[in-house]
Amino acid sequence: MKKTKDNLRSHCPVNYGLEAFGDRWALLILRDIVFRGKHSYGEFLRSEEGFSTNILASRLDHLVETGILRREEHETDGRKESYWLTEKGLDLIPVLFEMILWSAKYDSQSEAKRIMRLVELIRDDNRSISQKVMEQVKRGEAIVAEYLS
Amino acid sequence: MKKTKDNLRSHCPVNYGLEAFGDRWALLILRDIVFRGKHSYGEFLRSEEGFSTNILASRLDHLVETGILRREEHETDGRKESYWLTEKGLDLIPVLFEMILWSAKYDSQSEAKRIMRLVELIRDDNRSISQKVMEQVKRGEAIVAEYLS
DNA sequence: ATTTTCACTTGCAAAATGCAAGTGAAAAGC
DNA sequence: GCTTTTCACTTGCATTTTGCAAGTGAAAAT
Repeated sequence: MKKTKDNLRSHCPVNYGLEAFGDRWALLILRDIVFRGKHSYGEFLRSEEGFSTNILASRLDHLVETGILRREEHETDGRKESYWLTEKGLDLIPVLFEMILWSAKYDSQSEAKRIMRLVELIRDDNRSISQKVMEQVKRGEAIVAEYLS
Repeated sequence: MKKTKDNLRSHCPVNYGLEAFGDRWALLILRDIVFRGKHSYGEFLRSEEGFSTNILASRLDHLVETGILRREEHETDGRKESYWLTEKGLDLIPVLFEMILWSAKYDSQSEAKRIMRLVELIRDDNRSISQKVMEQVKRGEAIVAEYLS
């Protein structure tokens, strides 16, 4: 299909989001960073959903290009690069959380059952729990452990 | 990659959502129903992002299978079928809204600027505006007009 | 009775994905 | 310091998904 000069199908806000992170992998990377404190290519690769190496590389590139992730050299290990959420990426946390709420409701086998305390906090006030989590993630903390019941 | 017996990569709530609506088209169909009151194949086809006919058909099938849409015979026109959001589909409205909020913030050319009243309502309290919109959509109303400024 | 509308399907080309096997540079081990 | 291992990718190729254009069959409109 025809695209606007900036290579988007449209500037509809729903479409803008889809073009940035609307594929099968982007939000899994986000999840790994937020919930598991992962930051490197190798760590993402070990996710249970099984990235293939080239796809992971291309998704990371895309997320860096769209300004959701920032690539940094690892402080001590020169082979590694690490990936961090930018402000734009951190602001996806409320979207991620709203999605978790939906899945928790409709997937009877959801692993969300293991973090019901967090699910209830989201239901009660997504905005403020997201804000809190954004601060933690900024500091490089993984959040899943503290909500495991 | 290997999948669980129910054909999901995992029961991580993020992944569950991605498998249900994590592609470039599903949420555009949702948008067309919610904002524009569309309900038929032909109406979806006319969206500015340009579905191809076979992809639209396969997405609609998938959304019906996953229980997000319900297919109904058109009351008067026997050629048409119409598509309606189920409860499960209506519950995606808060996700859609959270996404709109994000795009409104980061796309400088966002068409969300045309519905800033709604954007502010979402920012202020996504849960209650979503609830209200869910009721309207259930009745088959398109919501965009009333928020155009 | 014929034409138009509608919701798709089919066939094929092009793009994206997935797998297995590299590659090159830095770190670790000896 | 020489070799091996680890790490972050890339490359080549098969498979799957997407996209375009051209049908098809049934119901509605003329």
